[in-house]
Amino acid sequence: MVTIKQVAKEAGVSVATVSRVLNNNGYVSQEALTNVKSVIEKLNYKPNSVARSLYNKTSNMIGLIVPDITNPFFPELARAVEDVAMIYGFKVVLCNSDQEPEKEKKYIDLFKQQYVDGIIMTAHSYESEIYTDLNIPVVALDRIGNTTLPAVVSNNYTGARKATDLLLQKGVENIAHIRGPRGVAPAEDRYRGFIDEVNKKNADYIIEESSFQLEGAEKKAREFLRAHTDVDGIFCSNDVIAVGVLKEALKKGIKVPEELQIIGFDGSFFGKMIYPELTTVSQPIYDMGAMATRLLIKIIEGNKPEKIFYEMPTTIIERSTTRK
Amino acid sequence: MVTIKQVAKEAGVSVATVSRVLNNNGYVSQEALTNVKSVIEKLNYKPNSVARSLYNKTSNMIGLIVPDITNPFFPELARAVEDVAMIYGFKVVLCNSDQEPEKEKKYIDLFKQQYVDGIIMTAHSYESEIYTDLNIPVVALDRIGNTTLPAVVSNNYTGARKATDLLLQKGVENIAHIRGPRGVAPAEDRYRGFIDEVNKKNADYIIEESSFQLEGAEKKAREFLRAHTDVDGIFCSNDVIAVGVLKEALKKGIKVPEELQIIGFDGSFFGKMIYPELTTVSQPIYDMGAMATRLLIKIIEGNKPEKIFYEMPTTIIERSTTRK
DNA sequence: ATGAAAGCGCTAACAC
DNA sequence: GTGTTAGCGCTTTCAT
Repeated sequence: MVTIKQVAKEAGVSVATVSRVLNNNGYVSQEALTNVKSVIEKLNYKPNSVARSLYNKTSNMIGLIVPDITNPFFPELARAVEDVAMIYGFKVVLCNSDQEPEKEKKYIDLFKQQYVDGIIMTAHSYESEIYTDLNIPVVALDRIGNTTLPAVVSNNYTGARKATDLLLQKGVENIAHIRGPRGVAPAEDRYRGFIDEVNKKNADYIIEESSFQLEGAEKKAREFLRAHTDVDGIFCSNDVIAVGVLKEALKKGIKVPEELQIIGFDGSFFGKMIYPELTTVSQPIYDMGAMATRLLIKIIEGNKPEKIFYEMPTTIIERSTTRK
Repeated sequence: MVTIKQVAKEAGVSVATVSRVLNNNGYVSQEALTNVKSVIEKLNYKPNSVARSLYNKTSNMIGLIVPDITNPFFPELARAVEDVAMIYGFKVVLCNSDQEPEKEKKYIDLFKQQYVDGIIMTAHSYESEIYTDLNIPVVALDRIGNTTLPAVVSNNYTGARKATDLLLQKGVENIAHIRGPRGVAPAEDRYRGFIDEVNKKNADYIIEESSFQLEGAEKKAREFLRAHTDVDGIFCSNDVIAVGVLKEALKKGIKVPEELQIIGFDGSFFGKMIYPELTTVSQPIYDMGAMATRLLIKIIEGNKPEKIFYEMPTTIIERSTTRK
């Protein structure tokens, strides 16, 4: 690897001058400038970012932690984060915590040691202390705990109410909600939304709980449909669960949406790749990722953001698992 | 951040001694050892890995580049890589190249500058030179070009022949293959497998080409089904395409598998979450990721691997998009 | 068994 | 304008 020293030598100047042209600050004569630049070109010199980090304590990297990379929601979010980060000259390193607080902590340590400039957490477990004495800007995305961290979420509560209302409007008589895991903020908010709406309408209901992951959801769906044959409308806490329910329903010969109406939550591409296409509460996934990234970068760059908490609107996408 | 100096001071020893206990090499007296250890504990000292990297030129990190994080195949692969890497004490940083050679190069530069210990490439574009003068161990996974890099792939060619054969066995009379993008190795191999098998059987066939991604696949499926109403069996180059075809077929009221049989390739979870469940050529995704990681680590640690090229077996999983 | 000191590649204060 | 040099936090040789 070619170093700044070699460039300096080849160009007949000192390392300081080379450093100046690299960071273009300080005084450099026109000729030194062009000279050094051509040497850099010639030797294909790239400044060593580890050395830079050691001195600067920054890295131009953003750390992104997701809880489950196999849930389509998160890759879509990650794409947005990457896009925006890249525009501002940041690289993003993506880590998968697998919902294990252990791994989450491990990656946070990694980030800290790598001097990442900021962290976006879409992960599971939140013990505020971990973040507050971190001394690195952190933005929470989607899953926020009871922290005071800057955060970007969608309006889970309202979305859930709308979904529940829709089902009821469409003539569902025995409604159910398959909620997500306890302690996961969006799952809780959606649950509350469901409950409030159903109570307002004085409707009876059934609650079941499922993981947000494929296998868990599929299994739970199977059990649920076996146990509750009279349910004719289900609001699922995310698209993964909804897809699982849909599949199991079709497998059992239940007609969707004639006999059973299903609505999911997320609006990930998943719901569009199946038949019938899934009716769902759509979150502005890309915007959420983009917003969180811009917010983070703003904080990194020392600007005070006007707002520290963004709640993005959800919209119902009526596709084919609910009646016309 | 607490540094080695502070630890040394607090423990009343020199930094050299602290360093020795950290790396447990060199002579350290029992009492110095326990003393330093307790101070480390007390101050919650974590060695700065950037500084370490600068000296050691290693980082205990493995870089993983995937071409498309929204294709379920790659997250599944990534999971395996992470699992195995973690066992051996490596962290993995995952980067999404979006199939853009530009980004790929960018991330490789990043890796190089971060002193990653090794790289796993499942990405798209291969210009050998990039890798050969990289001076970092690289293993190609799934998508190999015409390189001499150590590689782990599945037997795409044989898998494709088996898939084609199955379709023909099941009574398909007008067979088609929707191949993946040109220049992508697995797509090419699967294409060759299809062609050879179909020629061997003297069957007529239709070839169409699609991207490996959702939107592209869905659109292509729609066009294809409109244009070729007589086709009664399709071998799709990956599961994403197959899912797209299935969905469009159902949407048009085509009965699967009665009127149209479909077989995919990959064996990602995608195919199990739909109804009817997808018949597919299953790759040992987890094993592939695990194998590639072990191979890479072996090379990193300076051991000569017995083999440098692994071709993993594929198996047909007959589910419900082909006849019984 | 332990410490002093050089050096990994870079930046920035300070001198000229 | 440009060069010298200290120092970022760590590891390792070389003395002792």
